[in-house]
Amino acid sequence: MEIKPVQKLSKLVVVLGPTASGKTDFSIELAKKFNGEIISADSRQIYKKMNIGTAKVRGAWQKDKVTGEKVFVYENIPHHLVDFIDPGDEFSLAQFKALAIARVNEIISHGKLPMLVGGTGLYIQAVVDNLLIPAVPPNKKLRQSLEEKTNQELVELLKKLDPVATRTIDADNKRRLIRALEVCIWTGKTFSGQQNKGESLFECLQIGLSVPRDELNSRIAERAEKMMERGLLEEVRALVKQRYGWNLPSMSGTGYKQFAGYFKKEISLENTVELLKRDTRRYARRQMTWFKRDAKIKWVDNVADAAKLIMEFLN
RNA sequence: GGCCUGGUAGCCAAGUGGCUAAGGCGAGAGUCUGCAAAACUCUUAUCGUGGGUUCGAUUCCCACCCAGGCCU
Repeated sequence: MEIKPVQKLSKLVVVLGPTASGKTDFSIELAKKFNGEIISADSRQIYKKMNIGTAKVRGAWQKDKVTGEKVFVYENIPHHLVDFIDPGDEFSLAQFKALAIARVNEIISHGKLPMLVGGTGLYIQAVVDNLLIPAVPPNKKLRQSLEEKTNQELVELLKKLDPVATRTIDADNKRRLIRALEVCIWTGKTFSGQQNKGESLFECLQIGLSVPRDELNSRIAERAEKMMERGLLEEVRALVKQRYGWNLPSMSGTGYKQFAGYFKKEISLENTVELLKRDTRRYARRQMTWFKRDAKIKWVDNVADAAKLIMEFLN
């Protein structure tokens, strides 16, 4: 029997939680305490020109004294994978995973503690569980032609190519059906058979920042008002002027898509803000649904407890 | 005291003499591997109370209670 040498995995701290839970301040405090650098796991803060609506840290690009590379810095803490994609460009899970892993390794090589911080559950899972994502890039032509079919037709097709996938993908979820078909057609293998996990890349400590639902809701409301005070309307107007369309991934996120009706003169600004609050609440709920599945997450409600966990984890 | 209008889920609200009483909000549960702050699924009412008419009433009639409005 062959005994594999037990390789010590590098340690990665993950801080997650629903939107508006206070992850930003929380993680910065921890980063300061543990000499950490933050890698954002947030599918919206990646975009440039989208600062207020994504609640991006108000940092700035600086040249790193040592490496000479440009880094986004806030409160003296480097924030990676933030503010680097044009809102008109596409970005994907696979790209995120690759970039995030690279950053973790870099940070470790500098002798600092990598901290993956964010609320995009799938992004976090991709890194933590090393999801092996089918290497099938989006195929626009194929997607377009599939788009024309009805959901029923797509389901029928998928039943032939990958009956197992039919069980987990909702028959009404066109986007998912198309992706599954795309993978099947491109690889000639089933989509469901390619959803695997690799061996762990890092030893991870996942800390969840828990906030009671009521409190979270009032924080969400407050935050929406603050965003408006900081000029969210102007930020969105600027994006619209630059011809970023409402159906772009960047523009279809909470904080932006709610303004579509306003700019089409269909609803008032007041109602827009209400929509923003509502959709943010719903989003937070969905995030919690996602996080609940992962029993490895250790939930805390204050920095001291989190620090304790990290201390134990690092020893 | 009289007249009018209305009483449908936690809230707003449609509707019909008879298939399982729209929809929205709120709430809850869930799915999730290259758009994930996205996309999608499910749950949440015997129609104010008591009678009557009818094969059958949430819908028609009567009484009562409640709310709002008007009148004296």
